[in-house]
Order: sequence, then structure tokens, then C-alpha cells
Amino acid sequence: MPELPEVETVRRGLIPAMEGRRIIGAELRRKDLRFAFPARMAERLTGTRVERLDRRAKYLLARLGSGETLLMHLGMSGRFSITADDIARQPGDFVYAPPANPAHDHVVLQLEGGATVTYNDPRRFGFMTLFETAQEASHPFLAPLGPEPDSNRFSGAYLAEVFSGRKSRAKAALLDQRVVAGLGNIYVCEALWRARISPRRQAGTIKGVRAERLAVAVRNVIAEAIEAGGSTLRDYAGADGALGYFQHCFDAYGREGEACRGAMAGKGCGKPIARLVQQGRSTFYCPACQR
DNA sequence: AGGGGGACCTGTGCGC
DNA sequence: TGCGCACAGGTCCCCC
Repeated sequence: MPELPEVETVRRGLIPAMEGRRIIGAELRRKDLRFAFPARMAERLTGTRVERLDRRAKYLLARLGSGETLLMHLGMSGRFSITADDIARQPGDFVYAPPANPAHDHVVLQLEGGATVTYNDPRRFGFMTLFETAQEASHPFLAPLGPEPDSNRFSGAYLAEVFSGRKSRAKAALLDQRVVAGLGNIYVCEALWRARISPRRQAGTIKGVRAERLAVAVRNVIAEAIEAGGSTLRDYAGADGALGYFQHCFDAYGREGEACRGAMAGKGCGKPIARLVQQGRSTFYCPACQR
């Protein structure tokens, strides 16, 4: 569940189970995910309180009373589940109970209050690590990240500036986490479609109104996806059925051969969405609308 | 510099 | 039914 809106959805779902609660047990069922877990990780987690659960780009950051931060990345296939009897559920709360293969339950946290938070990740591209919260500004994963799409720093003028002189294609430039934090393959395709910019356009030529359109498209598609609870590409749904329906709103991603809904509002282009491969990944776009 | 290819892993869906 | 292949939301590293 990996791009920004999905990670944000996970964060909101985990808050009632984790925030303000002490970790009373931590079980690591293997020594690594994508990377080895840090030394004594279970001991360093046990007994400390989760003061707050933050997100930066696609990272979840659990602020611990110990002065450390637990940094978590879901990779391609990482998921959290919560089992709890006593957590008050509100409409729209994240409740995750999919059929997950328990062989891939790699980390299990017992929280004060009775909740069990389980991290499941078949492909193990995700990872977890601990760092001193005070050292965050120089953390190698976090320091290079560009602005969040909803931050004041992120704007058309900003994009035009960072793209200036870049020869890379628009698709690659937007996937670069140093440019803007949190976009992945899906939302890059969607944002470029909305902005009517070709994924093959040289980033350096995106300025002025085009850059403004792109910034607005990125901001809006991310905001709408968060509002929808993210996108769910596989077979799971929240117990209340409310989790992750943004995939039904895709205009480009996964729509190869289907009619373009028309980037110009109401005009209806109708030409088929095309697929191409850039940097080994599928790009979906409308060759007629996107220039 | 930028992009292609491969790597890391497992699961799923499709064509034959 | 079974097999093999393509492909999957992320990222890193080597190579040209």
C-alpha cells in the first residue's frame, strides 16, 4: 500500500491503537526485512510510549518516549493489521482484517490497552529502523526529501525552479522524492494526466502556467486520494467497506485501451489511453490530451 | 546527467 | 489442472 495517500490512510488507522499507548511487547519474527533490524530493536521498543505517529513522504514515524523514532516503510506490499477488542471505532476508522498469509507476519507489537499491531509484508521490500529523534534533520532517509504536496513550499513556481535545466522526463522528475515527497507510479500518472502534460516531456520545459497546472494537479489528486482513504488495488477492504476506493477514480493508471475521459472538463477526448514503459515501469497517459 | 537494466522478494493472473 | 511468463503501489546500484 505504498504511496503517500495509502501511507497516510494507514497512519490514521493506526493512531487509535498506538498514539499515547505504551509498547508492552515487541516480537521480531526474523532478523531483517529489506535491511537488518537495528541492534536490540525489540528491547528498545519495549516499555516506551508512542507519543505521536507522524508521516513524512512514504515513511511512518512513531515518536517514542525513549527519545527515539521508529521509522517504517511499507515497500511494495507492507500492511498493518490491528486486532483489538477495546478500541472505540468511529465511522471511517481504519479497520484492517484481510486474509493475509500469517507466514509473512514479521513484526508484532503489543500495545497497552490490548491492541496488537501486526506488520505483514510478503515481498519484504519494507523496512523498519530506529534513530535518535534529535538527529532527524540529518537522517539519510529523511533529509533529502522534497516538500510534501500539501505544504506551502510546494507550488508551480517551486516546480519550475527545481525543474529548470533538467533534461529528465516529467515522469522521472516527479518520481524523484527530492523534488516532491510521496508520489509513486500511480499518482504521477494521474497528476500528469490532470495537468495534460506528457510523461515524456522534458522537465526543464515545464514552467509558467504548465508548472502551475502540474502543482495544482499533484496537490489535488493527493488530497482527493487521502479523502477517499487511498487506493486499494487488491482484494481487501475495511470491515466497514469504507477503506480505499480511490482506484475507482483513476483517469489514466491501469486504463490502457480505455477511452480517455477528456482532460478538458466536459469535452470528453475519448481516445484510448496508452501505456509505455519508462525506467522499467508502466506509464499510462493520453497521447492526445497530454503534451 | 539520465536512463536502461538488474537486484531485492512473493503473489497473482493470464495464455497455452 | 498445471506451467511459464509478465507484471505488481518502492528503491538502490551498476553501467553506458
